[in-house]
Amino acid sequence: MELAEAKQKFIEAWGKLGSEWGINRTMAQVHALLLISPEALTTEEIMKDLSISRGNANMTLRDLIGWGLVEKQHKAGERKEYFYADKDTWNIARQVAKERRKRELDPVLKILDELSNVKGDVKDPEFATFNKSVTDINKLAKNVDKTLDTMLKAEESWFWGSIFKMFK
Amino acid sequence: MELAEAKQKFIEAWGKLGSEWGINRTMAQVHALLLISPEALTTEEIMKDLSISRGNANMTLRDLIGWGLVEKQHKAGERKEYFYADKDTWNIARQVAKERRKRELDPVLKILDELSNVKGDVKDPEFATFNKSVTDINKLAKNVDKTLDTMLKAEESWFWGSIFKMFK
DNA sequence: TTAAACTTTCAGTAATTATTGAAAGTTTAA
DNA sequence: TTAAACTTTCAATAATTACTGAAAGTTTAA
Repeated sequence: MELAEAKQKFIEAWGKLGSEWGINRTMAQVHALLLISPEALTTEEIMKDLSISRGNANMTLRDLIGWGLVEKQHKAGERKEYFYADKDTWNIARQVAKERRKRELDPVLKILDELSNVKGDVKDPEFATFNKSVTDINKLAKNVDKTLDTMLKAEESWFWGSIFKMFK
Repeated sequence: MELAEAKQKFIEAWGKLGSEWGINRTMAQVHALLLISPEALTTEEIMKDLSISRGNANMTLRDLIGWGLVEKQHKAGERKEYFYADKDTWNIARQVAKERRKRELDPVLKILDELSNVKGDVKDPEFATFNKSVTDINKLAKNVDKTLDTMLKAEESWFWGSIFKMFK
């Protein structure tokens, strides 16, 4: 396979995976493009490579910066802004985990805590079932939360080392 | 908070979380409704409770069955079909992990393996960066895959016990 | 200053995804 | 059989989400 074709495939696959996980496809594709670019790229280059408009490129890049995955760079003597993606896969995974936890898991945990505290008649099957499901999901979510917390602080090799030692 | 209100909140929260993670909001809501219902429900009841059409209810329930989260039940002497959701949170988590792995992770792993094997000139920064990113992501994805594999086979208490022992 | 080079915004539009509802299909029991 | 009770399908439509492109905004250097 040619490098050019392989790049294309990678960008497509990353975009597809992103969209399946609730991440805008274009955003995932821009990220993919930057991940395989040794040099920082300009808005112009990204627009051209992915055939997207200036507005789209601008907003997508801003989002990627908001996710902590991309940074702006400036080159001496140039007006243009350059965009560069962190290439460290473990950093990327942690960054995504961190943001999604903050944006999605935390709010849900808050609601689940509230709902776990709703009082009712344990003899009422309606209440009993509600209470059990909510409480159980809350426990699971808290476990996930704690695990993410550890992951966020961990070194990659230590993390996987421990995981696989545990599973041996 | 009233039980009725709490139920409503739970259904909303579950729907929102689902949609943020690439799962159709209605499907997540139907699942939520069934999770807090002690008894199996009919299509009719689900339509009414969530104000959705018959077609939508039917397709959504079929999807939920496809995900292994809901089962059809029949009551003696009745024509109607009843739908019942597994209430075991750990089963649910495993089932979702299993399906998403099959549907999304596996195909991506296949592509990453292919792309990891693309040959090129290591002196070419374009190739070197592509190769490093793809190889690193492939390694991470494989670790996730192995971990899921263990999780799918594990008992809940053992799983979290090991996780938290490891993080101590 | 000012005008060229560049970035940001956002109303309008396009593309995608989800939903409806009525018709077609199926099953059951009399 | 047949007709009532129920389920499934899917074309049409609605709702949501993403994208465009041109105008407005900003920065820089002469």
